Amino acid sequence: MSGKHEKKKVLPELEGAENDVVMRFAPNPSGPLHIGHARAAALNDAYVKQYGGRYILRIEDTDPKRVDPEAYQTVQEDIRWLGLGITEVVTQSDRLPIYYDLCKQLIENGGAYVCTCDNEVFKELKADKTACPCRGNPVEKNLELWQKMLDHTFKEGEASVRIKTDLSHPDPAMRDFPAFRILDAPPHPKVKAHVYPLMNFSVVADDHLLGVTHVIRGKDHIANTRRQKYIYDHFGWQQPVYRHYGRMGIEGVVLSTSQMRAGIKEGLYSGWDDIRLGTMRALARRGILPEAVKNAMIAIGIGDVDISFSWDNLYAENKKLVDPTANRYFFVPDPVEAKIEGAEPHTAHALLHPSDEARGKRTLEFTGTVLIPKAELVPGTAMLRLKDLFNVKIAWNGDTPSFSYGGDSLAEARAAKARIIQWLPAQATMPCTLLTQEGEVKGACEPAVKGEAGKVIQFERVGFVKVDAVSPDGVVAYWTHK
RNA sequence: GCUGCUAUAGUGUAGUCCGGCCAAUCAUGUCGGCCUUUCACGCCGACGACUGGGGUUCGAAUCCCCAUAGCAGCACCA
Repeated sequence: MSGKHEKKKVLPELEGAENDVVMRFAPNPSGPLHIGHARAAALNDAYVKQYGGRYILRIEDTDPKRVDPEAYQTVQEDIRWLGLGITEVVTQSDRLPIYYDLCKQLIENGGAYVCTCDNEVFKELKADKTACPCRGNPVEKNLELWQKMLDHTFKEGEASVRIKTDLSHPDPAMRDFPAFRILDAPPHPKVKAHVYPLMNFSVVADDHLLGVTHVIRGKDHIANTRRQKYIYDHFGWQQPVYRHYGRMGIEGVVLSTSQMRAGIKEGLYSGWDDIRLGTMRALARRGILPEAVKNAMIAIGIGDVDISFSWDNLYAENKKLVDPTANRYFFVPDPVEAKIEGAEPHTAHALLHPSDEARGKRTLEFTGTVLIPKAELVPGTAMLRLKDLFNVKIAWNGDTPSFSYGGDSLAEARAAKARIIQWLPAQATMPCTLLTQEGEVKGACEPAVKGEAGKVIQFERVGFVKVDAVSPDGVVAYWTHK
């Protein structure tokens, strides 16, 4: 159908990925997925599809402060919408015993120790490249302290497990970073616990245990990759291959989960799918297809340079998908009635899709009066053509137009350079509100639009819209793009 | 500040590893034209970039150095 022979964008080869790969998407269940997540989700997905293998969804919920119980559900829904090829789901809070066991092993082989220093004191020692007193404790002592962490002898902040790294490492962030901590509150919504692994530990444990071969993630994790190397080395495990992509600046929508949540609570936003937000559900509501999101993310690729996300490029991807399928209808924004003198009743037949006649036609009965967009009535305009109907002559008495039948000839309309405009029979219309990120446009559309609920259609000469809600007293549609 | 990474048109991207085939790819965007009973789609064309300065070399977008800019990390978050 499309005449474009555009090459499918191919991602660069992944090092060591000849055979099947195992990759993962690892969101934090703190809210619905947004465009930022979509990049990691789509990139990993594309590679698994390219090489074959497994794609693990791993819910990283080891910080009870950052868990929204509802998000377990919403994240899965968003992933289903995106159409990711997830092959298995793992939730970290289910795996605490596994982490505890590995921690014990790590203490036994000398790779970690329990530190009971005051946090501020440790910070100073670290800045000074000096070992804290706990670092020299024998294994037995560490195991004993570890047991005390688990059995509630220690309270929050009184003890933590640290990975032995290089205290003289030039980057202080590398020096004996923490692996487990105690949290007395808040309670975890899914599991009873008070000793939690920190991300760097649980990620290493899971990536290794699940057999993850390649990791694509943002460059904010570069330091974590270096930290995690120490754990891999302590265990004698092999680290996966990493690719860290750059920061993606996204303008025009709200992405911060806390900001979104607060806005919804205050009534500023209607919900997680408010079209001013950058969530997957907001995009869905606006008529953006999941394939378009994935394609746009793959086009961006895995470069480590910081980029700015382009809505234009996303819309272009979406239009490629939506244009061949969207039925066409008339929507008249800001309508005015025009009684057309001298015109016999007509029945207009308009194609549902201009390049697919098989799809059929809609019929519009002209009986004398039509609705046309006010914006078309520029004083001085002598002729307009009502699309699929006939020409209309306009006589101006000052700023007041009067309309009369101007013949059926399209050629005449062309010769007169008359604009071909959308219209509606005044006796058969449906109120329609078009919502855009800037505000709402009131108008009227063809009654047949009510059969398109939930679909993306095109309002001719206006743009693509998603039919959001249909009720006896009207249609609400969301603006998608031109 | 410290540690590290990066720099191609308005935007995204290919080329950079292994210097010549790059007077730099593709997409998007903008503008113009054609087509068209939509200001859509399609087609044609135009516009538009190797951050700056040195160096190496017969030859540099590609290698080296310096400058500048941006970013990441420097949490008992992920």
